[in-house]
Amino acid sequence: MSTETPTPGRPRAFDEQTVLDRAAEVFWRQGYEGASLSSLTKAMGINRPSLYAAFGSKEELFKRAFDRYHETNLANARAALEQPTAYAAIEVFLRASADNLTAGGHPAGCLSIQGGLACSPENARISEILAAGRAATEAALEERLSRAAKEGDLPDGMDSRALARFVMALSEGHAVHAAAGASREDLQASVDVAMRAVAALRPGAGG
Amino acid sequence: MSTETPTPGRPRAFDEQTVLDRAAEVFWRQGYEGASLSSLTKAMGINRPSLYAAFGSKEELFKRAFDRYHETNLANARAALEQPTAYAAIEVFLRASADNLTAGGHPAGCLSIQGGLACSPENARISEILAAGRAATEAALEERLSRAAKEGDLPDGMDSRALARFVMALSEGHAVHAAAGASREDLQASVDVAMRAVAALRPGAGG
DNA sequence: CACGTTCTGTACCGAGCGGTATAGTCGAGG
DNA sequence: CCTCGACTATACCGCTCGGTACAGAACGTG
Repeated sequence: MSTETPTPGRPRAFDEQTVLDRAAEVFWRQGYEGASLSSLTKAMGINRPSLYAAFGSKEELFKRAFDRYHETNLANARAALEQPTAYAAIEVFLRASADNLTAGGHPAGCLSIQGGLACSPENARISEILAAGRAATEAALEERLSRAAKEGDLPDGMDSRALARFVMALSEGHAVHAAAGASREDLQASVDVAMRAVAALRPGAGG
Repeated sequence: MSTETPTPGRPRAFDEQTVLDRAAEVFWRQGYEGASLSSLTKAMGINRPSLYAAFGSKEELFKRAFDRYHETNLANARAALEQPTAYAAIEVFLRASADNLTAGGHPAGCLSIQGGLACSPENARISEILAAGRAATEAALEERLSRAAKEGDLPDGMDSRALARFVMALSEGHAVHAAAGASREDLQASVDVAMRAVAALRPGAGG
């Protein structure tokens, strides 16, 4: 990142990253199709032509905003997975996820799901982009658990892909709950149950 | 239900339940806000004024369609829960759910989630209606598991509300996966993992 | 301080939205 | 068989949608 690009002409009155975060919040709260240009520009604090000059279209704006959101989320997930055992990695992943889903400073739940699970045919790309983001997170999980399997840190015959899918699905379900108003404690209690159950998957346990 | 209501005037050219099912499919595939009146009437095979005469508004149409969908789903869930043990009830619930989420004859996934997790403020009621539907299913689960707890069919100290939330969240996550194209086998493999883990919650096990 | 360039703000575009007025159609009762 | 009443079909309503033309404002450069 160069600190100072020599731009001719009038400089921008807004910070691109800042307005992208504001846009992400609107998409998050209202979904892609529920987020009108008016509500977006209002929340971003810029006018329509500025938005189009900077981002090109509503869809491109969404992609940019989601990319930013997703990179952060994926980094958080990878960080959570840096635990010495598969059990600990799963627990930290689920607990951090539950915290994030109900944290202040942004809407409840998860943009990857609220953004637009189902869209009209002309916006089908949006659903695909979100699905690809979720798949990337699941792939990171699987990678970690696959390593655990090689290290003997999972029971023999354990399908690490299926285990990753199980953990990811639980986290997505928590996102659905969070979007409907579930509290941090609600979700953590569900994680308690999950971990009590997942303990059976430790290599030592009689799984 | 009276079999024959003596209606004066011209009789309807469509069956109400049939067109409600068609409408549900469109909402399911495209979400409430992504489902336009044009796509709805086209799929339902009726004209706009017929739709409005019969159902009043797009929102009322959605409520009627969703009620029908939800009643069936809830009945299926209750039937699945009629198993002698909590473990079996959870397994049948999750397996039937995974089957339904990927069954032919209707869109993949679950209307309760795809219909509109996040909507624009003027359609916020839609999200609430869907959330209430999901909560009803979770309540049925909890009721069954709470009974199991009383029967000594769950480990002491097991929080049946949290367990119900855990099972429901997993099922919702499977719905998200199904909406993105996961296969029946993908979901059943996740259920395999879940059941292997949940076995630890059997009263006999050292949970 | 005039210039070229880029941004900002207003005002607007065609299209599609959810919803409806109106006229014609069809079946039942007198 | 005629009339009444609810249904169907066309054509339309005001409104908001995503997107843009254009004029003015603000910066770096000569």
